[in-house]
Parts: sequence; C-alpha cells; structure tokens
Amino acid sequence: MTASPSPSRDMASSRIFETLKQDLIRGRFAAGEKLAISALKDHYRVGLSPLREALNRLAAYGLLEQVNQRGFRVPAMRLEELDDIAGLRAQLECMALTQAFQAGDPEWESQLLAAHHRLRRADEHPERVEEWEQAHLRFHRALLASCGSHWLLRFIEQLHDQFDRYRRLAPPNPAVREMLDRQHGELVELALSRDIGAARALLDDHIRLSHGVARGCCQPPASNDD
Amino acid sequence: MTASPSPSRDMASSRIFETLKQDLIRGRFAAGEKLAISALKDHYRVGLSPLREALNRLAAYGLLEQVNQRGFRVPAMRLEELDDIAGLRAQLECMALTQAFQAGDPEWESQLLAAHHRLRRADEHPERVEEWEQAHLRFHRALLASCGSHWLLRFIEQLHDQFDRYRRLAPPNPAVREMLDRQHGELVELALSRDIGAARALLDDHIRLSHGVARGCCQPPASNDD
DNA sequence: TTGAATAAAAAAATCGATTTTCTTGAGATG
DNA sequence: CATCTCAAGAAAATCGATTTTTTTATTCAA
Repeated sequence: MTASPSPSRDMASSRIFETLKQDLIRGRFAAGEKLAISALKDHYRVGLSPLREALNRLAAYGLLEQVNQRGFRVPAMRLEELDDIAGLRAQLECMALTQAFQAGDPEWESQLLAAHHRLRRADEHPERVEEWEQAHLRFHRALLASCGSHWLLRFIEQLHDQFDRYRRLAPPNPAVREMLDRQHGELVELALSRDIGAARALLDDHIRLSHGVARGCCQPPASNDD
Repeated sequence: MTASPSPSRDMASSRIFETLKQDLIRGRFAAGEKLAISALKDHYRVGLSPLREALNRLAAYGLLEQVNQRGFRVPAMRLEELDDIAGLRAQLECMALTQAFQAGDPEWESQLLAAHHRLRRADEHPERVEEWEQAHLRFHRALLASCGSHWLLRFIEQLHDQFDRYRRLAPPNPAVREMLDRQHGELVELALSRDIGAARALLDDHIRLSHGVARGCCQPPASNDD
C-alpha cells in the first residue's frame, strides 16, 4: 500500500460538474435562464473545455437543457412537472422501501440509525442549511440503501435532485417542517420493526407533504424570458 | 410520416453521441473495453472536443463509465445487473401501462396500431435487423406513450437501452422470437379493450421472456481485464 | 530473481485560438 | 408604417497544440 488516503483530486470537469449541480439544485440560477458560457467560465475560474463537458453531463442528467446551436438553459419550473416528479418519486421510493425492508441486514439498520442521528444533530443548527440538506439527503439514501437495485436507487436519486430544485425555492414552513422531522424518526422505528405496510404509507405521506410545500413556490407559467 | 420539421442539422457532438450510443447498444465494443479516444476520433472522423462532450453525455446516461484520470470504458456485462435492469423494467413498464390505459385516447390507439403495423412489416424482412429494432423500440414506446409521466418514460427508455445491450448479444432464438411477436399483437388487443389486468400480466411475461433470452449471452464474471 | 525507482512513451485533460452560427439593428423596400 | 435584407457583433462550437497524468519499460540494488 502506498500514499495518503488518496485525496484523489479529480478532474476540473468533475469539480465544476458537482459545483454547478449543487448551484442548480439550490436555485442560484433563474428557471428558464440562458447560461452565458463565458460568464460561467469567469465566475467559476475554469477553462472552456471542462466547463462544456460538465454542462453536457448536466444536460444528460436533466438539470440543464441543451438547445441546438444556442447553448444551455436552466429548465423552466412547471407545476405539472413537479407533480410528475413527486408522484413518481413516491411510487419508486415505496417500491424501494419494500425491497429494502426485505433485504435489510443489521449493518443497514446501523447505518440508518447513524444517518438519523446526524440528521437530528443537524436539526439543532437551523442556520447551517447546507449541512442539514446533506444530512437529509443521506438519511433518505440510507433508508433505501439496502433495496438491492442499483438502477432504482439511481433513478430515485435523480428524482430527488429534481424535486429539491423545487422544494428549496418554496417558503419555509416551520409547522410542516416539524411534522416532516417527526416522520423521519417514525420511519426509522418502522424500519427496525419491518412494518412494511405502515412504512409505505408513512413514506408516501412524507413525500406528499413535502410535495405540498414545494408546490408553494411554483407560480403558473409567467411569460417572462431573458 | 413527414420529414423532420426542423432540418436544422445538429452539432457534431450530438451526431457522434447518437452514433456512439447505437454502437454501444449494438455491442460493437467489447464489454469492459477501454475506449481509446484518439482511435475513436480517427474512426468516426470527428474532432476531440465534440467527441469528449459526447462521451461525457454517454457516461451520464449510463452507457459508459468514466474513471478519474484514465478515460472512458464500456461497462462490464454482469448477470446480476441484467437481472436488475429487467426486473425494474418490468415494474416500471407495468406501472406506465396502467396509467397509459387510463389516459389513453383514440389518438394513442391509432398510433399504437400504426406502430404495430410497422413492426409486423419489419418482421417480413429478417435481414434488415436495424429496421426491425427501430420498429420494435417504437412499438414499445407507443404502447406506453400516453401514460402522462415524462420522467417515467425517460427512465423506461434508459432501461430499455441498457436491456438491449444485453439482448442483442444473445444468440437468436426463433421459437421465442415468434412467441414475443405474438405477444405484441395481443398487447394491442388488450390495449384497445383496456384490459389492464391481463395486459400487465402479459407485459410482465413479455419482458420476463425476453430477459430469459438475454440471459443466454451473459457468462459468469470472468477475471479478464484490459 | 525480486522489487523499488525512474525515465521514456502514451494517453487524458485542458487551454487558447479559430471557425461557425445566431442575434441584433440599421437601412432599404413595398 | 411594417417587413425584409444584410452586415456587424456576440455567442457557441470546434480545432490544434500544450500540459498533466498514467502506463510501460528499464535499470539498479537487495
């Protein structure tokens, strides 16, 4: 064995991909906005080639749209699409949950408990939004991690990213937020007791509730272009 | 059908993306093979930049794997993954089928009949493989087209591409092929009569049968690297 | 003979410049 | 006054060359 715990610095294109992905999910770009490539280049201090490669990957992932000879644009936010995303997310996550319960072993239970603990800790610092967001994402990942289907997890992750793009734009709602937090704990308990029926119902509720919040941000299509 | 409404010849990167995508699905590259970028460049007569952008998109789509500083490689073929792909495909397509039946209108029915007719025509020329493959893909698309969920269709398409990468490598089996063809016709009938239960069962069988054929090509993981 | 070290070669990633395509707006035309 | 044409400017896409990293081949020491 050699070397350090390989901090394996990855390529510029991968770094800018991750950065842009987060910025898109966080809503740092206006929906429908056309991305000015050379402005991005200056802002993120990267070369043109890595930047373009990242943009291409993001387009294939669905966080950008590529128009024939006129560059990349941020997808519009449409209520109809949010409903599609949330509905499918509920179905796929319930499907994965069932399989995760069947295949879940003690290691999965431990990881789930750990993820839930980190989420509760993150709850204590409401000002550190990004930490909570990360812990939240990881909790939901841990819940389904043992489902055994690589492709199902991949699609769920993609939908989650799409969903968050809407949810993060919605005005915060402390009451709902508290209820959602409570549901996280209940999901852990149902996971440990392998109560599939109740857990599916709860996860469905959980997503539906979050969906309701996310809907709050989505005004009917205005006719403003850039 | 009419010609494409916008002749707008697209970018080199999009063209090479489509070409490479088809070649990957058709199995023109060995599983696990490392792609030599400059060889691709020469072979397809494209520049480096469009080629790399296409490779990045294919990696995000799941038809290539990108390793940190050592380029792109064709994903290995693993029986376990084929099972995952086929199983999920069956679940998602059955889900879409139900929704497609509920939302299907006369226009959908017409398109489905048309697609089925083209598929039968393509059946008459067994030597024109690619035409049949295209007609087959379009038939399955038409069957689910009215399901109303953009994202569900997107994932199903992606799984279908993954599945075909395996299926097309399997040795042809005329008996099974004939049965699969018969099922296409039966699916159309059940669609017209909106018999959801029977149609779901049949579509599940259809995919399972095809899965069995595809499995024929997939030898257990040998320990050969490139 | 094995294994570590390293220099040469090959390949991948990135950069800077060029080419192509779109957009904008002034001037001509009906 | 509206519409069309076309040239200038801006932006996207692509190319060719350079830099960085990995791989291969070889040497030297144990």
